[in-house]
Amino acid sequence: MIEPRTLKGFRDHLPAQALARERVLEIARRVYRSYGFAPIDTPALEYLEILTGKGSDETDKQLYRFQDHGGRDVGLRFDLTVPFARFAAQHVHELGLPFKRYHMAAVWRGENTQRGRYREFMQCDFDTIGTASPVADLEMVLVVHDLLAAIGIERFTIRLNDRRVLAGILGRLGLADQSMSVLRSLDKLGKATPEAVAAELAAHGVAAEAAAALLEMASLAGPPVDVLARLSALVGDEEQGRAGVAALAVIVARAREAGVPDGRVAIDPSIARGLDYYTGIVLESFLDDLPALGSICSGGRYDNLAGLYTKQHLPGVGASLGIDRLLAGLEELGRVATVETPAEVFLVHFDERHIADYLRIATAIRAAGMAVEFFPEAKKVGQQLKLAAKRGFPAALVIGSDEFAAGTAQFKNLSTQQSVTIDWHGDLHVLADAVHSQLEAAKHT
RNA sequence: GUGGCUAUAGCUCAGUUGGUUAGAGCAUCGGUUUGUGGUACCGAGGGUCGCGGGUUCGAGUCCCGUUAGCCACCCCA
Repeated sequence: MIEPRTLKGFRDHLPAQALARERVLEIARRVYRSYGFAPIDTPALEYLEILTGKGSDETDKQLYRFQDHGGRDVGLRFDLTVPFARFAAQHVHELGLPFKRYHMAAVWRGENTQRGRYREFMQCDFDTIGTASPVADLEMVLVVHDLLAAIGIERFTIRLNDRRVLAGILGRLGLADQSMSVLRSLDKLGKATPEAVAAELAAHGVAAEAAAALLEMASLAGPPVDVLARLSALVGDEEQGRAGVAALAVIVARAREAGVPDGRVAIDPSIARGLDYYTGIVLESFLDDLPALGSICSGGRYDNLAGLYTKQHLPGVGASLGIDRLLAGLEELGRVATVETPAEVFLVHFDERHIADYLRIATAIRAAGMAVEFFPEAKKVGQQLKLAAKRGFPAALVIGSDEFAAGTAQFKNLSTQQSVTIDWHGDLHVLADAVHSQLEAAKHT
Protein backbone atom coordinates (compact mmCIF):
# COMPACT_ATOMS: atom_id res chain seq x y z
CA MET A 1 0.00 0.00 0.00
CA ILE A 2 1.17 3.54 -0.74
CA GLU A 3 1.14 5.92 2.18
CA PRO A 4 -1.15 8.82 1.34
CA ARG A 5 0.77 12.02 2.04
CA THR A 6 1.48 15.49 0.73
CA LEU A 7 4.75 17.32 0.13
CA LYS A 8 6.15 19.79 2.65
CA GLY A 9 4.41 23.10 2.17
CA PHE A 10 1.73 21.63 -0.10
CA ARG A 11 -1.75 21.13 1.35
CA ASP A 12 -5.11 19.57 0.78
CA HIS A 13 -8.16 21.75 1.26
CA LEU A 14 -11.21 20.18 2.90
CA PRO A 15 -14.68 21.59 2.16
CA ALA A 16 -14.81 24.00 5.11
CA GLN A 17 -11.46 25.46 4.10
CA ALA A 18 -12.16 25.38 0.39
CA LEU A 19 -15.52 27.11 0.88
CA ALA A 20 -13.89 29.83 2.98
CA ARG A 21 -11.30 30.31 0.27
CA GLU A 22 -13.89 30.49 -2.47
CA ARG A 23 -15.82 33.10 -0.54
CA VAL A 24 -12.74 35.33 -0.36
CA LEU A 25 -11.99 34.70 -4.03
CA GLU A 26 -15.49 35.80 -4.93
CA ILE A 27 -15.10 39.00 -2.94
CA ALA A 28 -11.72 39.73 -4.55
CA ARG A 29 -13.17 39.10 -7.99
CA ARG A 30 -16.06 41.45 -7.28
CA VAL A 31 -13.84 44.25 -5.93
CA TYR A 32 -11.33 44.00 -8.79
CA ARG A 33 -14.07 44.02 -11.38
CA SER A 34 -15.69 47.03 -9.72
CA TYR A 35 -12.58 49.03 -10.72
CA GLY A 36 -12.54 47.64 -14.24
CA PHE A 37 -9.77 45.09 -13.88
CA ALA A 38 -10.25 42.26 -16.39
CA PRO A 39 -9.40 38.61 -15.79
CA ILE A 40 -6.45 36.95 -17.52
CA ASP A 41 -4.60 33.68 -17.09
CA THR A 42 -1.06 32.57 -17.85
CA PRO A 43 0.71 29.19 -17.71
CA ALA A 44 2.06 27.85 -14.44
CA LEU A 45 5.26 26.88 -16.20
CA GLU A 46 7.48 29.42 -17.96
CA TYR A 47 10.85 29.35 -19.68
CA LEU A 48 13.38 29.71 -16.89
CA GLU A 49 14.89 32.85 -18.45
CA ILE A 50 11.53 34.60 -18.11
CA LEU A 51 11.55 34.06 -14.37
CA THR A 52 15.16 34.35 -13.19
CA GLY A 53 16.90 37.56 -12.26
CA LYS A 54 13.69 39.52 -11.78
CA GLY A 55 12.92 39.49 -8.07
CA SER A 56 16.18 39.06 -6.20
CA ASP A 57 18.91 36.50 -5.53
CA GLU A 58 16.63 35.07 -2.89
CA THR A 59 13.73 34.51 -5.26
CA ASP A 60 16.04 32.83 -7.77
CA LYS A 61 17.05 30.41 -5.04
CA GLN A 62 13.44 29.62 -4.19
CA LEU A 63 12.40 29.04 -7.77
CA TYR A 64 11.18 25.55 -8.63
CA ARG A 65 13.16 24.67 -11.76
CA PHE A 66 13.77 21.61 -13.87
CA GLN A 67 14.08 20.37 -17.44
CA ASP A 68 10.95 19.32 -19.23
CA HIS A 69 10.70 16.23 -21.43
CA GLY A 70 12.02 18.22 -24.36
CA GLY A 71 15.13 19.31 -22.47
CA ARG A 72 13.88 22.90 -22.03
CA ASP A 73 14.92 24.74 -18.86
CA VAL A 74 11.65 25.70 -17.19
CA GLY A 75 10.40 27.06 -13.87
CA LEU A 76 7.16 27.26 -11.93
CA ARG A 77 6.04 30.86 -11.53
CA PHE A 78 7.22 32.45 -8.28
CA ASP A 79 4.61 35.19 -8.38
CA LEU A 80 2.04 36.55 -10.83
CA THR A 81 3.72 39.89 -11.48
CA VAL A 82 6.71 38.68 -13.49
CA PRO A 83 4.59 36.47 -15.78
CA PHE A 84 2.25 39.44 -16.20
CA ALA A 85 5.13 41.67 -17.32
CA ARG A 86 5.99 39.02 -19.92
CA PHE A 87 2.31 38.74 -20.86
CA ALA A 88 1.99 42.51 -21.26
CA ALA A 89 5.14 42.77 -23.37
CA GLN A 90 3.94 39.94 -25.58
CA HIS A 91 0.37 41.18 -26.04
CA VAL A 92 0.52 45.01 -25.81
CA HIS A 93 -0.74 45.34 -29.33
CA GLU A 94 -3.89 43.40 -28.59
CA LEU A 95 -4.53 45.02 -25.21
CA GLY A 96 -4.43 48.78 -25.60
CA LEU A 97 -3.01 50.91 -22.84
CA PRO A 98 -3.33 51.43 -20.03
CA PHE A 99 -4.37 47.87 -19.32
CA LYS A 100 -5.83 46.63 -16.05
CA ARG A 101 -5.99 42.96 -15.19
CA TYR A 102 -6.59 40.67 -12.24
CA HIS A 103 -5.23 37.17 -11.92
CA MET A 104 -5.95 34.68 -9.14
CA ALA A 105 -3.80 31.58 -9.25
CA ALA A 106 -1.29 29.38 -7.48
CA VAL A 107 2.40 30.23 -7.25
CA TRP A 108 5.29 28.12 -5.95
CA ARG A 109 8.26 28.97 -3.77
CA GLY A 110 10.74 26.42 -2.48
CA GLU A 111 11.36 27.97 0.90
CA ASN A 112 11.01 26.75 4.44
CA THR A 113 7.46 26.50 5.68
CA GLN A 114 5.75 28.07 8.67
CA ARG A 115 2.25 29.09 9.62
CA GLY A 116 0.94 31.16 6.72
CA ARG A 117 4.04 30.28 4.64
CA TYR A 118 3.58 27.52 2.15
CA ARG A 119 5.38 26.24 -0.91
CA GLU A 120 2.22 26.31 -2.98
CA PHE A 121 -0.17 29.14 -2.33
CA MET A 122 -2.65 31.28 -4.15
CA GLN A 123 -2.23 34.94 -4.93
CA CYS A 124 -4.91 37.36 -6.05
CA ASP A 125 -3.15 40.02 -8.09
CA PHE A 126 -4.40 43.16 -9.77
CA ASP A 127 -2.19 45.46 -11.82
CA THR A 128 -2.34 48.43 -14.11
CA ILE A 129 0.29 48.56 -16.81
CA GLY A 130 1.11 51.25 -19.35
CA THR A 131 0.67 54.34 -17.22
CA ALA A 132 2.83 56.20 -14.73
CA SER A 133 -0.15 58.19 -13.48
CA PRO A 134 -0.37 58.79 -9.73
CA VAL A 135 -4.05 57.93 -10.11
CA ALA A 136 -3.05 54.32 -10.73
CA ASP A 137 -0.93 54.38 -7.57
CA LEU A 138 -3.80 55.81 -5.58
CA GLU A 139 -6.19 53.29 -7.06
CA MET A 140 -3.96 50.47 -5.84
CA VAL A 141 -4.35 51.73 -2.29
CA LEU A 142 -8.09 52.13 -2.69
CA VAL A 143 -8.52 48.62 -4.10
CA VAL A 144 -6.50 47.08 -1.29
CA HIS A 145 -8.58 48.98 1.22
CA ASP A 146 -11.90 48.01 -0.38
CA LEU A 147 -10.76 44.43 -0.65
CA LEU A 148 -9.76 43.96 2.98
CA ALA A 149 -12.85 45.81 4.16
CA ALA A 150 -15.12 43.73 1.92
CA ILE A 151 -13.62 40.54 3.30
CA GLY A 152 -14.87 41.74 6.65
CA ILE A 153 -11.60 42.61 8.35
CA GLU A 154 -12.14 45.56 10.67
CA ARG A 155 -8.63 46.03 11.98
CA PHE A 156 -5.89 46.31 9.36
CA THR A 157 -3.21 48.76 8.34
CA ILE A 158 -1.89 49.53 4.88
CA ARG A 159 1.73 50.59 5.24
CA LEU A 160 3.13 52.74 2.47
CA ASN A 161 6.56 53.84 1.49
CA ASP A 162 8.28 54.92 -1.69
CA ARG A 163 11.50 53.46 -3.00
CA ARG A 164 12.57 56.92 -4.10
CA VAL A 165 12.49 58.18 -0.52
CA LEU A 166 14.86 55.43 0.53
CA ALA A 167 17.04 55.90 -2.50
CA GLY A 168 17.10 59.66 -1.97
CA ILE A 169 18.14 59.47 1.64
CA LEU A 170 20.73 56.80 0.94
CA GLY A 171 22.06 58.84 -1.95
CA ARG A 172 22.30 61.92 0.17
CA LEU A 173 24.28 59.97 2.75
CA GLY A 174 26.56 58.55 0.07
CA LEU A 175 25.29 55.01 0.65
CA ALA A 176 23.63 54.33 -2.69
CA ASP A 177 25.98 51.41 -3.38
CA GLN A 178 25.18 49.59 -0.17
CA SER A 179 21.44 50.13 -0.22
CA MET A 180 20.55 46.44 0.03
CA SER A 181 22.70 45.66 3.06
CA VAL A 182 21.64 48.88 4.75
CA LEU A 183 17.96 48.18 4.15
CA ARG A 184 18.39 44.66 5.45
CA SER A 185 19.87 46.00 8.68
CA LEU A 186 17.15 48.61 9.06
CA ASP A 187 14.54 45.94 8.54
CA LYS A 188 15.62 44.40 11.86
CA LEU A 189 14.36 47.39 13.80
CA GLY A 190 11.55 46.29 16.02
CA LYS A 191 13.17 42.93 16.57
CA ALA A 192 16.66 44.15 17.44
CA THR A 193 17.46 47.23 19.52
CA PRO A 194 18.42 50.47 17.73
CA GLU A 195 21.88 50.10 19.27
CA ALA A 196 22.31 46.65 17.75
CA VAL A 197 21.18 47.91 14.36
CA ALA A 198 23.54 50.88 14.64
CA ALA A 199 26.37 48.48 15.40
CA GLU A 200 25.50 46.40 12.37
CA LEU A 201 25.43 49.51 10.22
CA ALA A 202 28.82 50.53 11.55
CA ALA A 203 30.10 47.08 10.59
CA HIS A 204 28.96 47.82 7.06
CA GLY A 205 31.08 50.94 7.12
CA VAL A 206 28.26 53.41 7.69
CA ALA A 207 29.41 56.53 9.53
CA ALA A 208 27.82 57.14 12.92
CA GLU A 209 26.10 60.31 11.76
CA ALA A 210 24.59 58.60 8.74
CA ALA A 211 23.51 55.64 10.85
CA ALA A 212 21.71 57.97 13.23
CA ALA A 213 19.86 59.58 10.33
CA LEU A 214 18.87 56.18 8.96
CA LEU A 215 17.66 54.99 12.33
CA GLU A 216 15.62 58.11 12.74
CA MET A 217 14.09 57.59 9.34
CA ALA A 218 13.27 53.93 9.82
CA SER A 219 11.67 54.41 13.20
CA LEU A 220 9.40 57.26 12.21
CA ALA A 221 5.81 56.55 13.16
CA GLY A 222 2.59 58.39 13.84
CA PRO A 223 0.06 60.23 11.72
CA PRO A 224 1.05 60.14 8.04
CA VAL A 225 1.22 63.91 7.77
CA ASP A 226 3.74 64.12 10.62
CA VAL A 227 5.87 61.29 9.27
CA LEU A 228 5.93 62.90 5.86
CA ALA A 229 7.04 66.22 7.35
CA ARG A 230 9.95 64.51 9.08
CA LEU A 231 10.84 62.55 5.96
CA SER A 232 10.75 65.74 3.95
CA ALA A 233 13.35 67.22 6.27
CA LEU A 234 15.53 64.11 6.04
CA VAL A 235 15.36 64.10 2.26
CA GLY A 236 16.30 67.76 2.01
CA ASP A 237 16.61 68.96 -1.56
CA GLU A 238 17.53 65.56 -2.98
CA GLU A 239 15.38 65.38 -6.09
CA GLN A 240 14.39 61.72 -6.12
CA GLY A 241 13.57 61.72 -2.43
CA ARG A 242 11.43 64.80 -2.74
CA ALA A 243 9.48 63.19 -5.56
CA GLY A 244 8.84 60.18 -3.38
CA VAL A 245 7.67 62.19 -0.40
CA ALA A 246 5.43 64.29 -2.64
CA ALA A 247 3.90 61.19 -4.20
CA LEU A 248 3.15 59.72 -0.79
CA ALA A 249 1.61 62.97 0.37
CA VAL A 250 -0.73 62.99 -2.61
CA ILE A 251 -1.81 59.42 -2.00
CA VAL A 252 -2.47 60.00 1.68
CA ALA A 253 -4.54 63.11 0.96
CA ARG A 254 -6.51 61.55 -1.92
CA ALA A 255 -7.16 58.32 -0.07
CA ARG A 256 -8.65 60.31 2.73
CA GLU A 257 -10.81 62.26 0.31
CA ALA A 258 -11.93 58.97 -1.21
CA GLY A 259 -13.26 57.90 2.17
CA VAL A 260 -10.51 55.66 3.53
CA PRO A 261 -10.73 56.04 7.33
CA ASP A 262 -7.81 57.55 9.21
CA GLY A 263 -5.60 54.96 10.76
CA ARG A 264 -5.92 52.42 7.99
CA VAL A 265 -3.16 54.01 5.95
CA ALA A 266 0.24 54.61 7.50
CA ILE A 267 3.58 55.79 6.19
CA ASP A 268 6.25 53.30 7.20
CA PRO A 269 9.74 54.27 5.99
CA SER A 270 11.12 50.89 7.05
CA ILE A 271 9.18 49.04 4.37
CA ALA A 272 11.60 48.30 1.58
CA ARG A 273 10.38 45.06 0.00
CA GLY A 274 12.93 42.52 -1.09
CA LEU A 275 11.88 42.48 -4.71
CA ASP A 276 14.34 44.39 -6.82
CA TYR A 277 11.86 45.45 -9.48
CA TYR A 278 9.99 48.05 -7.42
CA THR A 279 10.77 51.63 -8.41
CA GLY A 280 8.20 53.84 -6.66
CA ILE A 281 5.46 53.39 -4.14
CA VAL A 282 5.56 50.16 -2.14
CA LEU A 283 2.85 48.78 0.11
CA GLU A 284 2.37 46.07 2.69
CA SER A 285 -0.79 45.33 4.69
CA PHE A 286 -1.10 43.72 8.08
CA LEU A 287 -3.81 42.39 10.32
CA ASP A 288 -3.63 44.57 13.43
CA ASP A 289 -4.59 41.57 15.55
CA LEU A 290 -1.90 39.36 14.06
CA PRO A 291 1.05 41.43 12.87
CA ALA A 292 3.47 38.53 13.25
CA LEU A 293 1.70 36.77 10.39
CA GLY A 294 3.42 39.17 8.02
CA SER A 295 1.99 41.07 5.11
CA ILE A 296 -1.22 39.68 3.66
CA CYS A 297 -1.40 42.05 0.74
CA SER A 298 1.60 43.73 -0.84
CA GLY A 299 2.60 45.51 -3.98
CA GLY A 300 4.10 48.55 -5.52
CA ARG A 301 5.14 50.33 -8.68
CA TYR A 302 7.54 48.67 -11.07
CA ASP A 303 8.32 50.93 -14.01
CA ASN A 304 11.11 48.91 -15.64
CA LEU A 305 10.08 45.28 -15.24
CA ALA A 306 8.34 44.84 -18.59
CA GLY A 307 11.31 46.59 -20.16
CA LEU A 308 13.16 43.32 -19.75
CA TYR A 309 10.89 41.80 -22.40
CA THR A 310 10.21 44.71 -24.76
CA LYS A 311 11.67 48.02 -25.86
CA GLN A 312 8.32 49.66 -25.26
CA HIS A 313 8.09 51.54 -21.97
CA LEU A 314 5.45 49.77 -19.86
CA PRO A 315 5.34 51.19 -16.33
CA GLY A 316 3.23 49.10 -13.98
CA VAL A 317 1.69 49.20 -10.54
CA GLY A 318 -0.26 46.60 -8.62
CA ALA A 319 -0.62 44.47 -5.55
CA SER A 320 -1.26 40.93 -4.50
CA LEU A 321 -3.51 39.43 -1.84
CA GLY A 322 -2.03 36.32 -0.25
CA ILE A 323 -5.25 34.48 0.26
CA ASP A 324 -3.79 31.40 1.93
CA ARG A 325 -1.87 33.43 4.46
CA LEU A 326 -4.92 35.61 5.07
CA LEU A 327 -7.09 32.54 5.67
CA ALA A 328 -4.50 31.08 8.03
CA GLY A 329 -4.72 34.34 9.97
CA LEU A 330 -8.51 34.51 9.95
CA GLU A 331 -8.64 30.90 11.09
CA GLU A 332 -6.32 31.65 13.98
CA LEU A 333 -8.53 34.58 14.92
CA GLY A 334 -11.58 32.29 14.83
CA ARG A 335 -13.05 34.20 11.94
CA VAL A 336 -13.51 31.34 9.47
CA ALA A 337 -16.94 29.76 9.27
CA THR A 338 -17.13 25.99 9.75
CA VAL A 339 -19.78 25.41 7.11
CA GLU A 340 -19.05 22.29 5.05
CA THR A 341 -21.75 22.55 2.42
CA PRO A 342 -22.50 25.04 -0.32
CA ALA A 343 -26.17 24.07 -0.28
CA GLU A 344 -28.88 25.92 1.66
CA VAL A 345 -31.62 23.35 2.00
CA PHE A 346 -31.32 19.77 3.21
CA LEU A 347 -34.19 17.67 1.87
CA VAL A 348 -34.82 14.78 4.25
CA HIS A 349 -35.25 11.40 2.57
CA PHE A 350 -38.20 10.29 4.65
CA ASP A 351 -39.99 7.63 2.68
CA GLU A 352 -38.57 5.66 -0.25
CA ARG A 353 -42.01 5.40 -1.83
CA HIS A 354 -41.87 9.16 -2.45
CA ILE A 355 -38.49 9.33 -4.17
CA ALA A 356 -40.06 10.67 -7.36
CA ASP A 357 -41.82 13.39 -5.36
CA TYR A 358 -38.61 14.35 -3.55
CA LEU A 359 -36.75 14.64 -6.84
CA ARG A 360 -39.49 16.83 -8.30
CA ILE A 361 -39.43 19.02 -5.19
CA ALA A 362 -35.64 19.35 -5.34
CA THR A 363 -35.84 20.33 -9.01
CA ALA A 364 -38.47 22.97 -8.27
CA ILE A 365 -36.38 24.45 -5.45
CA ARG A 366 -33.31 24.56 -7.67
CA ALA A 367 -35.30 26.20 -10.41
CA ALA A 368 -36.22 28.89 -7.89
CA GLY A 369 -32.51 29.65 -7.46
CA MET A 370 -31.69 27.75 -4.28
CA ALA A 371 -29.16 24.98 -3.70
CA VAL A 372 -30.70 21.84 -2.25
CA GLU A 373 -29.22 18.49 -1.30
CA PHE A 374 -31.50 15.46 -1.31
CA PHE A 375 -30.17 12.77 1.02
CA PRO A 376 -29.61 9.55 -0.97
CA GLU A 377 -30.76 7.08 1.69
CA ALA A 378 -33.95 6.75 3.75
CA LYS A 379 -32.00 6.64 7.00
CA LYS A 380 -33.48 7.62 10.32
CA VAL A 381 -34.71 11.18 10.30
CA GLY A 382 -32.69 11.99 13.41
CA GLN A 383 -29.49 10.88 11.75
CA GLN A 384 -30.20 12.83 8.63
CA LEU A 385 -30.91 16.00 10.61
CA LYS A 386 -27.81 15.50 12.70
CA LEU A 387 -25.65 15.26 9.60
CA ALA A 388 -27.36 18.29 8.09
CA ALA A 389 -26.67 20.32 11.23
CA LYS A 390 -23.05 19.18 11.33
CA ARG A 391 -22.53 20.20 7.73
CA GLY A 392 -23.91 23.64 8.47
CA PHE A 393 -27.09 23.61 6.41
CA PRO A 394 -29.20 26.60 7.43
CA ALA A 395 -32.45 24.69 6.90
CA ALA A 396 -33.99 21.27 6.35
CA LEU A 397 -37.19 20.35 4.61
CA VAL A 398 -39.10 17.46 6.17
CA ILE A 399 -41.91 15.90 4.14
CA GLY A 400 -43.17 12.47 5.20
CA SER A 401 -46.28 10.46 4.36
CA ASP A 402 -48.42 12.58 6.68
CA GLU A 403 -47.25 15.79 5.05
CA PHE A 404 -47.77 14.44 1.55
CA ALA A 405 -51.30 13.38 2.53
CA ALA A 406 -52.05 16.81 3.98
CA GLY A 407 -50.27 18.77 1.24
CA THR A 408 -47.89 20.35 3.74
CA ALA A 409 -44.17 20.46 4.49
CA GLN A 410 -42.06 21.20 7.53
CA PHE A 411 -39.45 23.88 7.05
CA LYS A 412 -36.93 23.44 9.85
CA ASN A 413 -34.45 26.17 10.76
CA LEU A 414 -31.44 24.10 11.79
CA SER A 415 -29.82 26.74 13.94
CA THR A 416 -32.90 27.66 15.97
CA GLN A 417 -34.54 24.20 15.72
CA GLN A 418 -37.83 25.96 14.96
CA SER A 419 -40.20 24.37 12.47
CA VAL A 420 -42.72 26.14 10.25
CA THR A 421 -45.50 24.35 8.37
CA ILE A 422 -45.82 25.20 4.70
CA ASP A 423 -49.14 24.58 2.93
CA TRP A 424 -48.45 23.86 -0.70
CA HIS A 425 -51.30 21.57 -1.76
CA GLY A 426 -49.15 19.72 -4.26
CA ASP A 427 -48.19 22.91 -6.09
CA LEU A 428 -44.40 22.88 -6.52
CA HIS A 429 -44.24 26.60 -7.29
CA VAL A 430 -46.03 27.43 -4.08
CA LEU A 431 -43.64 25.18 -2.17
CA ALA A 432 -40.51 26.63 -3.78
CA ASP A 433 -41.68 30.20 -3.16
CA ALA A 434 -42.46 29.42 0.48
CA VAL A 435 -39.08 27.75 0.96
CA HIS A 436 -37.44 30.78 -0.56
CA SER A 437 -39.11 33.25 1.77
CA GLN A 438 -38.57 31.03 4.81
CA LEU A 439 -34.91 30.72 3.90
CA GLU A 440 -34.55 34.48 3.60
CA ALA A 441 -36.19 34.89 6.99
CA ALA A 442 -33.93 32.23 8.49
CA LYS A 443 -30.83 34.00 7.19
CA HIS A 444 -31.80 37.10 9.14
CA THR A 445 -32.14 35.33 12.46
C1' G B 1 18.81 26.81 3.38
C1' U B 2 20.64 27.10 9.10
C1' G B 3 19.23 26.26 14.30
C1' G B 4 15.50 24.68 18.05
C1' C B 5 10.84 22.15 19.61
C1' U B 6 7.19 18.43 18.45
C1' A B 7 5.13 13.61 16.11
C1' U B 8 0.68 7.91 20.38
C1' A B 9 -6.97 6.27 17.54
C1' G B 10 -10.65 11.18 13.01
C1' C B 11 -9.55 15.33 17.10
C1' U B 12 -7.24 16.76 22.07
C1' C B 13 -4.04 14.18 25.00
C1' A B 14 -2.40 10.10 29.16
C1' G B 15 1.23 6.33 29.04
C1' U B 16 4.91 5.98 35.61
C1' U B 17 13.23 4.70 36.32
C1' G B 18 12.38 0.50 28.85
C1' G B 19 8.95 -5.00 31.09
C1' U B 20 3.30 -9.17 29.55
C1' U B 21 -3.07 -8.33 24.99
C1' A B 22 -1.25 0.67 24.38
C1' G B 23 -5.63 3.98 27.55
C1' A B 24 -9.22 8.36 28.30
C1' G B 25 -12.46 12.29 26.64
C1' C B 26 -14.66 14.07 22.31
C1' A B 27 -16.02 12.43 17.40
C1' U B 28 -17.95 8.17 14.32
C1' C B 29 -21.32 3.87 13.86
C1' G B 30 -25.29 0.79 16.16
C1' G B 31 -29.09 0.26 20.09
C1' U B 32 -32.71 2.17 23.97
C1' U B 33 -36.72 5.27 20.26
C1' U B 34 -38.94 1.48 11.93
C1' G B 35 -41.52 9.99 12.11
C1' U B 36 -37.27 14.54 13.78
C1' G B 37 -30.30 16.67 15.25
C1' G B 38 -26.76 19.67 20.07
C1' U B 39 -29.27 15.75 26.76
C1' A B 40 -29.00 10.44 29.15
C1' C B 41 -27.79 5.23 29.25
C1' C B 42 -25.82 0.64 26.69
C1' G B 43 -22.65 -1.31 22.95
C1' A B 44 -19.25 -1.42 18.62
C1' G B 45 -15.50 -0.13 15.20
C1' G B 46 -10.88 2.37 14.91
C1' G B 47 -3.76 2.64 16.57
C1' U B 48 2.28 -2.18 13.03
C1' C B 49 2.75 4.34 18.95
C1' G B 50 5.04 9.41 11.62
C1' C B 51 8.59 6.19 8.80
C1' G B 52 13.48 3.36 8.68
C1' G B 53 17.55 1.50 11.25
C1' G B 54 20.25 0.56 15.98
C1' U B 55 21.10 -0.62 21.43
C1' U B 56 18.65 -4.42 24.65
C1' C B 57 16.45 -10.79 26.84
C1' G B 58 12.69 -6.93 25.95
C1' A B 59 11.42 0.02 23.17
C1' G B 60 5.67 4.12 22.53
C1' U B 61 9.61 4.89 26.31
C1' C B 62 17.07 5.24 24.88
C1' C B 63 20.41 6.42 20.21
C1' C B 64 20.94 7.64 14.84
C1' G B 65 18.69 8.79 10.26
C1' U B 66 14.45 10.38 7.59
C1' U B 67 9.65 12.75 6.66
C1' A B 68 6.10 16.32 8.30
C1' G B 69 4.32 20.40 11.49
C1' C B 70 5.49 24.57 14.54
C1' C B 71 9.14 28.51 16.25
C1' A B 72 13.55 31.70 15.26
C1' C B 73 16.94 33.49 11.40
C1' C B 74 16.22 34.86 6.31
C1' C B 75 12.66 36.48 3.37
C1' C B 76 7.93 37.44 2.30
C1' A B 77 1.86 36.20 0.44
